[in-house]
Amino acid sequence: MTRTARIALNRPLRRLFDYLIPDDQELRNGQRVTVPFGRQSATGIVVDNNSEPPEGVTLKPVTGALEPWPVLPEETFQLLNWAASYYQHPLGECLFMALPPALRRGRPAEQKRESAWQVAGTPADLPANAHRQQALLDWLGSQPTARETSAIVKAGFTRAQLSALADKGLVVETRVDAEPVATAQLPELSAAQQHALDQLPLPADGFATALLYGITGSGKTEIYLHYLREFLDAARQALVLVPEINLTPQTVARFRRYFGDRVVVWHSSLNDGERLATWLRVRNGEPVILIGTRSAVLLPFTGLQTIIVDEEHDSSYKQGDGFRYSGRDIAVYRGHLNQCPVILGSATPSLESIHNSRNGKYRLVCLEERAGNARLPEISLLDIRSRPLEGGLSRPALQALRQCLDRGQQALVYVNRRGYAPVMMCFDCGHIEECPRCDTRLTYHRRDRAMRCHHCDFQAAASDHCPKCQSAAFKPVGQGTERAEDVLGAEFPATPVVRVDRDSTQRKGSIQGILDRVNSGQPCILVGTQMLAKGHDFPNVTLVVVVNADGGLFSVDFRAPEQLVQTLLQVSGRAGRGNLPGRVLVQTCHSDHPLLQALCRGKYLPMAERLLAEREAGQFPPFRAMALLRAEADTMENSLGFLDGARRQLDGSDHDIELWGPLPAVIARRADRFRAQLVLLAHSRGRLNQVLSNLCQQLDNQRQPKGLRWQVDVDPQETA
DNA sequence: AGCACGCCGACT
DNA sequence: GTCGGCGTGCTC
Repeated sequence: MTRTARIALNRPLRRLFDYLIPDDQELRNGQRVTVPFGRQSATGIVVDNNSEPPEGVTLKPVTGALEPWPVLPEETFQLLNWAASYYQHPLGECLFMALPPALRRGRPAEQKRESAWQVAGTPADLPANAHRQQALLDWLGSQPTARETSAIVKAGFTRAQLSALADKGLVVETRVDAEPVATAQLPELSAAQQHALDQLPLPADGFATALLYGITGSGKTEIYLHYLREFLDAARQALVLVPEINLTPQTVARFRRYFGDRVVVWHSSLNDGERLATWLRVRNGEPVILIGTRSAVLLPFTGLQTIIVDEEHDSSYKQGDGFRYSGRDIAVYRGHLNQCPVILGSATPSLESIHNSRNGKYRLVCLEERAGNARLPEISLLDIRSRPLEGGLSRPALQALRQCLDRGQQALVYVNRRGYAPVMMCFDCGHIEECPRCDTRLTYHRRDRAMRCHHCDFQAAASDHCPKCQSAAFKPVGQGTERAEDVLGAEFPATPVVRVDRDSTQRKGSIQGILDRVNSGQPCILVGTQMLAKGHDFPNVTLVVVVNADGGLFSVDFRAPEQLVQTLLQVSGRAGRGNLPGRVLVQTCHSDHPLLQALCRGKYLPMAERLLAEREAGQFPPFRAMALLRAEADTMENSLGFLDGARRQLDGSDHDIELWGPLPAVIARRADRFRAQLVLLAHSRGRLNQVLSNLCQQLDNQRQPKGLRWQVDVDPQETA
């Protein structure tokens, strides 16, 4: 009886390969195997250990299993299978995405645990000429604990000296166990926080999703901490997803204070060794509380009891290249598979989640009171039409800043663009500096006298004169963080102005040092982009100035209004978090715009309801399922031609599917590639999925013009 | 994705 | 006469 197995490989192929199973081999789904592939050998994952052999193909046998147990446990395996079909991504790539790099490359699933050494009890008896060995022995003896080999080498000894001592039995190998961290008492919850906590679903209830709507500064993290303390079993695992920007040492330290070394982290800057070590701890079922970014949702938990998604609206949960999945949505499906509760927290929940709380899929838990003495700041609009501006700041805004600083408090100025100015323009000939490779303007970066494209890596030296007509009337137009920093520095020479954006934090190391300085409490002005808006706690900031709120008001993207409101409320939420009341000034040219008017009332849910009503009127998500077929090529003709072909294949195939386009992307040319897209909308998610699946199969089998790349984006974040 | 096989220009 | 450009085709 010959048995065959279906194997997924880490290749961008929407297909699987069949192999014979040797008689003496037992294979389980989710297990890693080595297989011959073409004339090379590859690492694969068993997807079906009892498959029907295909006809007319001579099968090769599996070379062997890499380990006798499945690297992907049952639920993780199911989760990835679901995700691959939901997002139309090749299964092999999805499965391998859940492995640390070492295991993807076929390395053994074990941690090379580094040996540590300490002096043996036996009295030292060394030859008189073994000076270095004696020195090493003395050094080790002087250390408080056993030391790792790497630390010994770093201290100036060699491996040879160490092994000589080991051979003589003068040093012994031990393991260094992590020192248990003393766990502190949790601070008491307020009545409002306690009330919210009481409404959250418990692990004992199985799968349930709660939307924890807690206004900025209401203390959601404390609720998470209490929830885990009260309801997470000592032997089970918890997953806490956070946006990349919120995974600061401070956040982790806060969890460690109460849960000690149960807390482990997962984020993009771990190295391969750390990745493997953490991955193995999770796979071994260690009772960790894992704090991680998006990809942590794919880790091989075996005892998951609780999932928390903090800032669930954050767009960084659905980003990245290749496998475009929503960490939040996968987390919810994972809760369903694991039969455990999922808590989605936000001060500005996504319209999707609000919709799900209205239709009963999620339980809405509200926390509309700030923790401690803090109150929500008062938001007011400042119409800047025909007002004189000083580097984008109006007189009343500067006045408010001065008053704030005079009171010894701190202020935050939010500018939505980095650099000095988003455009350089000649006031004689009208020339505007553009990127030679993209349909974009170059941003002027004054600090390093550079013109940069924010959409590709193009960069050129800035010049004082118009490159077209040599006129000296070549000037920056519009506001960037650098310019705001300069203007505020000149206006308030006695006050430190701290700029926080991608450029300033890259140069000065982490954002944390900057923030620590701010939180030492002296009066200062923070100038920054989105980075400042998210999740930080600045107790002394009492004034927030939004330099220009109008960017998202008239965008073509259907999510733009939602994102505008979320960003403005999040940045407003930085004011008045301590004992002092806060105030927010929003500069705009459209103070009569209903969205901004509503913002001033400060209530998110009514605004979200209105935006949802607009989505419903236009039958946008979440009222229909949406997917995008994107294409990019060396010419726009090729991109549009490909999408036209796709559209012809789809037309009339299903009455529920509505097609828009194909249309060139808003930034049609990017890094000399021409981009376009076709929008698909359907009332039935199932039908859409079916249609997409068929389409991908057909497109895979057609040959496309040279240089054409295409991808499907299910539940796209932006349609621009 | 790899990695082959395969058919046309500048070199020992 | 060969080395090598990357175009297309296949991998159970």
